[in-house]
Parts: sequence; structure tokens; C-alpha cells
Amino acid sequence: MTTVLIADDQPLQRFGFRMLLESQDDLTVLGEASNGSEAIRMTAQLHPDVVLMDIRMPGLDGIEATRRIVATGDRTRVLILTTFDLDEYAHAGLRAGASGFLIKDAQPEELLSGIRSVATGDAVVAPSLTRRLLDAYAHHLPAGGAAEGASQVDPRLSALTEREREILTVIGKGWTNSEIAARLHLAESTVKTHVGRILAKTGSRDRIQAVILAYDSKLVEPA
Amino acid sequence: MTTVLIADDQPLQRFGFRMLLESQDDLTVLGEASNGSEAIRMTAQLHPDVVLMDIRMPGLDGIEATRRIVATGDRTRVLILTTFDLDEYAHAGLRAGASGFLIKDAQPEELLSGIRSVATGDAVVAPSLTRRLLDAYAHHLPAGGAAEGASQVDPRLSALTEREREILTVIGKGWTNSEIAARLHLAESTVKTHVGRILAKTGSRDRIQAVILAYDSKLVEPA
DNA sequence: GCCACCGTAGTACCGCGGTACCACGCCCCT
DNA sequence: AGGGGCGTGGTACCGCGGTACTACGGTGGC
Repeated sequence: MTTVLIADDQPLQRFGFRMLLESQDDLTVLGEASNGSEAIRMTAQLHPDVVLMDIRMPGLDGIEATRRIVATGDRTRVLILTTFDLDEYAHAGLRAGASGFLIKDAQPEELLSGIRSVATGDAVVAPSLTRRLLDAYAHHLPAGGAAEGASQVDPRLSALTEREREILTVIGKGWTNSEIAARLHLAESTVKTHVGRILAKTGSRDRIQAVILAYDSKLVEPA
Repeated sequence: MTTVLIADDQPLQRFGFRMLLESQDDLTVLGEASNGSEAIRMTAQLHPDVVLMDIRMPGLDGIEATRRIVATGDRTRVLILTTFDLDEYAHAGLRAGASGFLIKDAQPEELLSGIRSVATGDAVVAPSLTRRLLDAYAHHLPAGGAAEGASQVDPRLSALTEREREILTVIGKGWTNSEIAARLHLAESTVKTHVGRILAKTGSRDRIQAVILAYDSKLVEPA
């Protein structure tokens, strides 16, 4: 028997998941959490085999919740379920230690088999994401290494090197590539290389997403 | 007995809706459509009392499907259900003739009562949308002027028209021109015209500066 | 009745941004 | 001595973004 905790801020979505899971003999829903903090608390208390985790939740989001749950060393596995197949999320989610990543745009059967796979220790990634994930990881692996303390660093930035975070900061200030090159005494091609890696690592499709990330992660502060 | 057609491209979402609705004695699900065209065809065939319509669907979207269903003059009512409470959607949806507009971030009871209201000819709008809808419709009358609240609008945004502020908001969310066009039902050239005027009026050299402005002026909030 | 503004839409053009791929020197670790 | 990560730099290509200009229907003001 596999036990599951549902973490999603949308009541209707939770309801659907619960109905689907409980229609299966081998799956039991232990509870429902509507945000990240709740998910962490309930996981510590109920020790489910699998947490079905939504990313977008008020307060503590699914990525951060995943990180903390995985950090406990408990045997609970996290399967992230999101509406969008943005690599940004996939990256951050997998870096956070999730065992799987599926998009909600999936057949019920896929979700069920995903849960069963994750419960037995396997990993699952939505087909539509697999390719891009491989590309991104082939491009460059994490490195990051230490940086354990780091405290309130946004997990999505954790893969970036020192220099890359610097560049991201000025991207967030709206500088163009040529401006960055001039003011940091670099060749524009170097700047492009950095920017490319930043986009790949953070899963941003263009510098605009990176600007938004810089703001959301408080790398740059609103004026 | 109220009959319902579910139109949503996400199988899991449909499953949840179906389970919820069928748990009620007075509601029957006649069928499920996974895109707009299917919704239209099935409506013409099954004549449900209510169509539960998602906006984002591949091919023909929910707005256009709503328009065509309403245009048939049939007594079928459309209740739009969307993930986001963007006013663009609400506007477009209600203009298209929808009888209601709810966000998926709702309690199951709200959805059920919404369906019953719409079936009896009433209209339903999600509480979080009501205010903005009223604001927008008020603007329809006297061209703003008063705007008693006036709130804390950033002076740099004061030259913008209502529509331009809308566009700037989604620019701030990182949408590309083509995404804006698609989701707001505009031609890309129109979007470019708007963007160009926004940049000119705000003194931004590119959309990146506009994104930063949107954050700094609190037009969009950090996640 | 006319004019100004707004929202819509189109065409044509060009440059920056992003990608793909390659390359080299430095430093740290084994 | 090797290897891997990092920062630097280069070339080539292409698509999206932004500009310039035009146009037209609707609405509200005068």
C-alpha cells in the first residue's frame, strides 16, 4: 500500500487527485496540504511514501517545500506536478531533490504509474520535458558545490556561479549585452556566453524571464 | 436535473470535475470535450444546461467556443472556469456571452452553487473579479475622470491608457508579443503598436526597461 | 458635424538577443 | 600530470523585438 500526501492550493485540483487516487486499491491519501509549509508539517507528521506537490502555492512554494522535505532525510519522495512545462521549474524542482516531475496535462494513468514509480524509488519525468532537461544538463552541470549556508538564496539561483549571479544582477537592472560588456570590461561575446548559461541554468527562455527571476528572487530590489 | 458538459483540455481536471458533479443528485455530466471545437459540436448535439468551459484549450479556445455557442441562441449557458483571474479573460469571456466566470481556485461548493445559479439563468462572477469588472465597466461610462480613489498610481504610468496599462502588466509577466496576441485575442501587429506606444510614453528603450518599470511601480508584484 | 483619441491592424526594415559550437588559460583537486 | 570547472573570447546564424508609417472604425467633446 502506497500512502500519498496531496499538496496543492487549488481545492478543486486536490479533490480531483483524491478521487483519482482513492479509486485505486493500492493507493491511500493520508491528507491534503494547501501550501508549502503545511506540506512540510504534514509530511513530518504522517510520513507519506509520496508527496504530490504543486509548485505554485501561496507562501512557501512547492520547490522550497520539496527542498526541505528532502533535506530531512526521510524516505518520503516528492513528485512535482505543475501546470506548465517550463524548464525553469523542472530544473529547480529536480535540483531541490524531487523524484519526479509531471505536468498536469497528463492522462490519469500516467499520474498513477508515476506515483507508483516514485514510491519504489524510481524517477519520473514528463516526456515533454525530458529532452530539454537533458540538453540543459549536458550543457553544464551544477558545480555549485558548497554554499550550504547560503540561507535565503532562491533555489533557482543555486546553480549559478558567483560571476553568473553578478551578470544576472545587471541583467536585472536592464543593461544590454553591450552595456554589460563595456561596464564590466568584457567582450560582448563573453557576456553572451554568460547570459546563455544563466538562461540555461535557470530555465529562463530569454533575458526578460531572467529579469523577472532577479526581482522575484530579490537579487535586485524594486526602486 | 441539470445537465452539464465539461470542456477542459486537461484530463485530470475533467476527471475531478466529473467526480465532483456526479456526487450531486441534481447534476448530470453529459460528456467531456477537450477543446473548443469539440465543445461546440457536443453542445449542439447534447444541449446541456450548462457548459463548464476552460479558457486555455488547444485549437479553438474557450472564449471563441463560448461566443459560438451563445450565438446559436440555444438555451445552453456557459460558465467559464479559468486558472487565472486576469481581467482580460473575464472581459473577453463576458463579452463573448458567458453567464459566469469563476477561478479554479475555488471551493467545490462555490463551483456547485455557481453551476446551479447559471442553470437557472443567473450570472456568477468570482468575488476576486467582481471589483475589477465593475471598475472596468464604470470606465465604459464616463471615461474615467473622477477616479476618486486614484490610489498610488506611479506618475510614470499616468500617460498610459487603460489598455496600455493592461498590456504593460503582461509585459511585466514576461509574455512575448505573440503570447500577448494569442492570449488577449489580438493581432501581433496590434500588440507591437501598443508596446511601441508604451515604450514611448514611459521613456523605456525596450521591453526590459518596461518590465523593470512594471515591478518598480508595483504594477506587477514579485512572486 | 467635425476633430481628437483610442484600439485595432498591416507592411517593411534592421539590429540586438540568443543559440550552437569551438577554444584557451587558470586554478584546484586528485 | 591530468582533469574539471570556470571565466574569458570568437564566429555564424536566425528570429523576435522595436521602429516607422499608414489606415480605419468607434466614441466622446466641442
